[in-house]
Amino acid sequence: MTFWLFKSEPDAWSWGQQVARGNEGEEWTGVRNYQARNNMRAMKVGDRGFFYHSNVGKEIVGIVEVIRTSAPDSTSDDPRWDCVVIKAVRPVKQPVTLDDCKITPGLESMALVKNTRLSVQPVTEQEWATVCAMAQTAPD
DNA sequence: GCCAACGTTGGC
DNA sequence: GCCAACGTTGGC
Repeated sequence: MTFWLFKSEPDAWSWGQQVARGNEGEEWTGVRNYQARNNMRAMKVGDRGFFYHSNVGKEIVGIVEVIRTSAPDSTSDDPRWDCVVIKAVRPVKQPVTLDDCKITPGLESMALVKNTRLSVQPVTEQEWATVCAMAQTAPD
């Protein structure tokens, strides 16, 4: 299992909307960046990820699961772009903010901190465990 | 709303 | 294949 982090501006697509989609999940469309796309291509069904609110909140608010591997992005005519489908698993008990991550030992090399503009990021197992503990949420 | 960081595009 | 111009993201 590999861990990831998905960014979304809550004004465009929020955790609440993601939850409302239930087990159907939501196609993670709109990614137009190779690194982010390549990360999605590396995902397997069952992989877990954090759901992060950028701009507004700037915090990790929930845990999601990949339920379909990468396939053509229905919102693009360009065959270069594809995306996975994710569903909400559960909210975190205690949202973990960007500021929290910045000051927490062990998280200083998180992509969220170091590569702020990457919208779909890998998360290491250690980072996953650390953030889950901060979020008072089980890591599985 | 500003702007720094970064990615992409296209002319040469 | 370099690099200037441009566009976008996202923190502040």
